[in-house]
Amino acid sequence: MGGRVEGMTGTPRERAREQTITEIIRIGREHLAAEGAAALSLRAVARDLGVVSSAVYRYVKNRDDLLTLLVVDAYNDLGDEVDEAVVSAGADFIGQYKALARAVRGWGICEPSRYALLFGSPVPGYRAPAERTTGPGTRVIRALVDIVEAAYRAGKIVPGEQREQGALQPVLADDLARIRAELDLSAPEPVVVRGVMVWSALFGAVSFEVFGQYGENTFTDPAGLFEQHLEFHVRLLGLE
Amino acid sequence: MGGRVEGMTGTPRERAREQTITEIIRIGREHLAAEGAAALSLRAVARDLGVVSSAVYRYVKNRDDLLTLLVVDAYNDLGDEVDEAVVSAGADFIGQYKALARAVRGWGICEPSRYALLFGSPVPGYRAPAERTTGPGTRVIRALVDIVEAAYRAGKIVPGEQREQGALQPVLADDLARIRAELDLSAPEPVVVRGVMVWSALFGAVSFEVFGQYGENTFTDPAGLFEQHLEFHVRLLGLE
DNA sequence: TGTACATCAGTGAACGCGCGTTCACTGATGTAC
DNA sequence: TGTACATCAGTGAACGCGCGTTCACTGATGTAC
Repeated sequence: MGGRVEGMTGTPRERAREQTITEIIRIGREHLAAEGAAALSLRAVARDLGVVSSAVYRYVKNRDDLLTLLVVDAYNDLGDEVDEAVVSAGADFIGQYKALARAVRGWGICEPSRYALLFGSPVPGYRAPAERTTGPGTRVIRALVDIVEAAYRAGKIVPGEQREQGALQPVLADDLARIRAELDLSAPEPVVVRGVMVWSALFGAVSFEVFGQYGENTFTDPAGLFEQHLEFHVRLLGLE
Repeated sequence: MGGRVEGMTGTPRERAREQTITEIIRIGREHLAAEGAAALSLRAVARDLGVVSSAVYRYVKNRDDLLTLLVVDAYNDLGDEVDEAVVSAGADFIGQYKALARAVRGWGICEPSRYALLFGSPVPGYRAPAERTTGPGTRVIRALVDIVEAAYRAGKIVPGEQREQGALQPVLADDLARIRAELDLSAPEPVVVRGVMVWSALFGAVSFEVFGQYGENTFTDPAGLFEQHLEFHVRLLGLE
């Protein structure tokens, strides 16, 4: 969690500053959980920080800036969990994918408000600044792509049926070709596109569960249902 | 849209009342689009209605009640679109599923704030009253289940591989058996579960697009990407 | 090591704003006889 | 058809609340000489 280094770097003042910012983020997380992103208020954070409201402006430019801090913090927290899970899964690609997926689900269930901040409705009036959020925000898909790419190189992805090869829409094929080049992938377009499908299907499954879309008493064992999702994802990816 | 009948039923007073409520819902929709659910305010609605704020309480019990009206209205609007699309698709089950899915996507893109109200982050502090929202809220999944069931009865769903049959987790199998009984389905559990998978995958794909999760310039042709999703869904359902 | 100055965290008051909800009321519309 | 009463929509004031942001300020901590 957190990931912020708290070593003895910098001057005492700098360290105090770092600690205060960490504290602000911690408090912001709590308020997120209690009230949601739209109701996140600098004044409330200041109150919990034990400081007058204007003092927070020493650390945070404005309310949107605080939201950005929380977004980046959440992306990194999720990214850490996912990376760790994948590493712990060993060399088996199916196991790696399942570990990634379970990490996403586990994080989402433990941190529903932060999950909602990242993957739910956009916060009205707030636009995340791409230069600060894109990096952390692409860690999960990056990890997924890495698994698919490694599996492909290891010959562990079954090739699609013949008709699948030619079935890609031309514009989509162009996009995929560009993405392949940018990420320096050797997996061909039909394999990459399966990764995209599974990516959105995975978050669809997690969002349904975290946001309670299945209904109150429809499924008594959400974890079992999720495992079922994973079976389909693995087959869709063609992992073996 | 709307779906509220505006015939000459009831007394003039009753008709005026109906019209005012319709107007309140319309204004609420606009505010939803502009500010999001969390910022929806009775006072602002009253202003746009040209009435003093306390007057709205003649029509709506409180703020949560207004939200419920908007939730039900949105579910029904979406449900109407989906039903209409499926009916227009004719007898082909693949076409019916694609029509359903395209209707969901089209509605989500046209009405992102209402889509977010239904399928995005829960509104903090608000709980939809089940007795008013469950009916309208299950129309899409109901339509999907109907397609799957009809296709199964028509022998248009390819049976899964043998190992798939026994692969269901026991608790999940129990849930599915109960759902089958409740909905009086003849399609067996392994077919029903595919419907659930596709259901969440579909909303995952639409949410990614509506909420901008793919990133700014990743895919130049979202509609083409969505068609690709549909191909996978159709194969996952085993429709033919 | 000691002093003068600069930096910075935090204060407290203020600006102007919006919110949900209650309450006693006025005046128009509807209903029963 | 006419009158007396009931119902209901809408008013306006009030309660108590919270918000983001600015600004001139105090006093402590750090730095250069």
